Amino acid sequence: MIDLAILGLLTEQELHGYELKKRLGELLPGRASISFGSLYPALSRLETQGAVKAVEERTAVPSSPMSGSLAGELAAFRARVRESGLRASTGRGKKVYGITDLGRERLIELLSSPDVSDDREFTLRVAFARHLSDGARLELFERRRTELLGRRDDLRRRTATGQDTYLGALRERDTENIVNDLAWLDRLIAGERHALIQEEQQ
Amino acid sequence: MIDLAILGLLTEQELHGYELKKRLGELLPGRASISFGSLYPALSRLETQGAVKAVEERTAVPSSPMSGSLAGELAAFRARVRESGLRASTGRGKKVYGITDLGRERLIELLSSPDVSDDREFTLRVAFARHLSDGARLELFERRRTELLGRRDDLRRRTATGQDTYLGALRERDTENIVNDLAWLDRLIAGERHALIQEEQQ
DNA sequence: TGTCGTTACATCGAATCGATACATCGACTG
DNA sequence: CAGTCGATGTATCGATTCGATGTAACGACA
Repeated sequence: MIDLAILGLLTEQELHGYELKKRLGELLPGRASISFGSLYPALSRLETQGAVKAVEERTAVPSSPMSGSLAGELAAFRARVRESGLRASTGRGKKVYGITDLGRERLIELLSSPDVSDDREFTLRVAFARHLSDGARLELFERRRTELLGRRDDLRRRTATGQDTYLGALRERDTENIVNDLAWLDRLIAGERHALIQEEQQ
Repeated sequence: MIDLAILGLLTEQELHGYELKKRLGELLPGRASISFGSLYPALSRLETQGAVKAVEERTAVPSSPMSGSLAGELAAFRARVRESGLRASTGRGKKVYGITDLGRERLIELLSSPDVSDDREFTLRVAFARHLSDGARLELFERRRTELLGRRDDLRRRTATGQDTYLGALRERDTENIVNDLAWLDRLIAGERHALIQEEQQ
C-alpha cells in the first residue's frame, strides 16, 4: 500500500518526505493519510531495495560558518529543488527522492495485482492508472466491478429480517454507496471501451 | 476502535473470539474486519483492565480419558454455551467473554467521543447508537454532519484546474459518496428529531 | 479410513500509527 | 525589534494492528 503510494507519486515528480505525505493526504478520500512513522521507514526500505534513490543530498547545517563557495552550492541546490516543483519549500534539511527503473517495474507490478478488495489500495491504483496499458487498466476496473457486485449481493443477503433501526440504516447507507460506486465504475469502463475503439479505428 | 467493537458486541451478547470476529466482519462495510492478531491481545488487555471477563472457563482437552462425570460436565457446558446464543458452535476450547459494569461505562465513553473523523469508528458508533441517550445520539450525528460538510468543501476547493482524467474521476466519486452520506445522515437526523418531539408530547 | 472445510485459540514478525522531539523559517504581534 | 506562533521538515519510540502460520477438534463426505 505505502510502496504503491510512494512509487506512484515519485513517478510523476521527485519529492521529499513531507511533501509526499501531503500529496497522499489529498489523494486518499476523507481525512486519511499515512503517518511519518510509516513513511520514513518505508522510504529507507525502498532505498535499500533500490526502488528509489535520494536525488539531492540533505543539506546539513554546517557547523562552521559557510564560506562563500558553500553558500553558492546551497543556492544552487535550492534553485534545483525549486525547479523540480517544490516552490513552497522553505526550511532546511530536505532529502529529495526520485524513482529508479527498478521502482518503475515494481510500480507496474503493484498496479497489476489481481486483488482489488482493498478500497484504499484500489483508489491509489486508479490515481496512477495512466501508467498502465489500456488492457491492464480495463481489467483492473472490471475486476473491481466483480468485487463490488459480490459485496452488493452479500449485503442483500444479510439485509433480511427486521433488525435494529441503526443497523438497518447502516446497511442502507452501504448499499447506496456500493450502487453509487458501481455506476461510477460503469462510466469509467464505458470511457475506456470508447477510447479503445477509437484507437483501433485509427 | 477495537475496544469499541468488542465492548459494543459484548453488550448485546456474550461471545467468544472467533464469533466476535465474524460479527464484526458483518458490521463493517466492505471486506474489512479485524485480525486475530489484534483481537486476542485486545481481549486480554480488556480483561486485565476489568472491562470484560471470561464467563465460561475454557474446556481444556483432558489428558486422561474422560470419566462419565467429566463427560457430563462437558455436556452441561455445551448446553450453557448453546443457551447463550452460540448455536453454530462445535469444536472445543471456547472462551466466552461478557461485559462488566466498567466495560459498559467505557463503551459509553467511547461512543461519546467528540472526534467523528474516523469513518470506521463512526460506523461502529452508529451500529451501537441505541446505547446512547437521545441527546448524545443526535449530537453524534450532527457532529458527523459538520465533518462531512468540511470534507465536501475541501474537495470542491481542490477540484479546480484541469487534472488527470483518473484523478478527476476519483474526485467525482468521492464527492458523490459524500453527498450521498450527507443525505443519509439528514434522514437519520430527521428521524431522531421526530422521535424527540413525539417523546415530549407524551 | 483419510482428508477436507469449519470452528476455535494463540503467537510471531512486520507494517503502521500516533505522539513526540528537534530544528528552521516566515509572518504576525506587542 | 524581540517574541511567539504556525508551517515546514526529518526522525524515532512504543503501542497497536495486520497477515501469516501453527495447532487441534470436529463433522461431512468419499
